[in-house]
Amino acid sequence: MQQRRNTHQRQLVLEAVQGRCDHPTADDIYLEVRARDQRISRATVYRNLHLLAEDGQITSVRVPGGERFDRRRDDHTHVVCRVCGAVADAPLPYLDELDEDAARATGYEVTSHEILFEGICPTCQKSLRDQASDEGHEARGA
Amino acid sequence: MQQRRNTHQRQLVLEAVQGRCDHPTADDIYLEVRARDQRISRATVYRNLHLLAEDGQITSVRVPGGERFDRRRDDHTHVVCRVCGAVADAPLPYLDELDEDAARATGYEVTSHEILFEGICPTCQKSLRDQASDEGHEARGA
DNA sequence: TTGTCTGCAAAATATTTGCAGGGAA
DNA sequence: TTCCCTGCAAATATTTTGCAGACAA
Repeated sequence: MQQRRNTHQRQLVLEAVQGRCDHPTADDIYLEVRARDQRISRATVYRNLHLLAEDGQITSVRVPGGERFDRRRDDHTHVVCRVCGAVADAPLPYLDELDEDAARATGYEVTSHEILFEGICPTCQKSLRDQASDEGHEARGA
Repeated sequence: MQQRRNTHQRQLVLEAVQGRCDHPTADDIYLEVRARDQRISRATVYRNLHLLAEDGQITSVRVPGGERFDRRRDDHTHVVCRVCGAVADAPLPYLDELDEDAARATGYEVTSHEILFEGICPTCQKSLRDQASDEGHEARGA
């Protein structure tokens, strides 16, 4: 890890990520930090998010639509809702043997993997059910 | 699948993706198609890539740095090189049971997953070795 | 004829960078 | 004092969208 200075801004960014259990975007964090200190710029938030991720103090999660951040530091997987984009942790064990299999199959030197599940979150499941039932009423009414 | 018209442009985009075994970006395809027909616009290429992916004629692969496209249509995983960004297929079997595990653990209705391995491709492994040995020479020389 | 598709240009996003001054160590 | 870090603004990079005309069916 490179020489890092412990700045007020970096501290705020770290606290903002650690304070959330959803998986915020860089901009979510910017807004949060911004509410605490009006003078912090977007560039600083982006820079610090990446520095913190590089140092392993937070984790960067790549999902369709962009990058999210995670206060958890242990290896785990994620599920993303294909309706609303919500991201949740999926506490499955890390499968070391997959890395070996992939290395054997590709010739790459494999250091890690990420598993991203896609599906529909409980909230959207409910909305879809309600919507379907509304449409049912309309169809019968019309 | 929605009503689709079989346009010249769409055909060119499809052929461009199918003609490559690396995993091109949207812009790679644009350049390729462009070489065959000077009048095709970027917007058309982007639109068609997404339509083709939606229809399942090609696959969209999300990796750090953006979206890539894949001529393969079957479920499989990918490895991305963290040095040069090259993407390769990792022919591992699809693990259905993971989806069930994730659904149980999260309450999401899980429809699929994607596994992305990270590592270093054979070419970059070699470059790094050569570079290391060069530095060794310099160090000894200096 | 109908309605999808296209090219163009502008717009919308998302993220990064140059730079001069500021502040942690 | 050193040099990493910051805010600002401009620059990038990537993808999307409005629109009028083109063309497949």
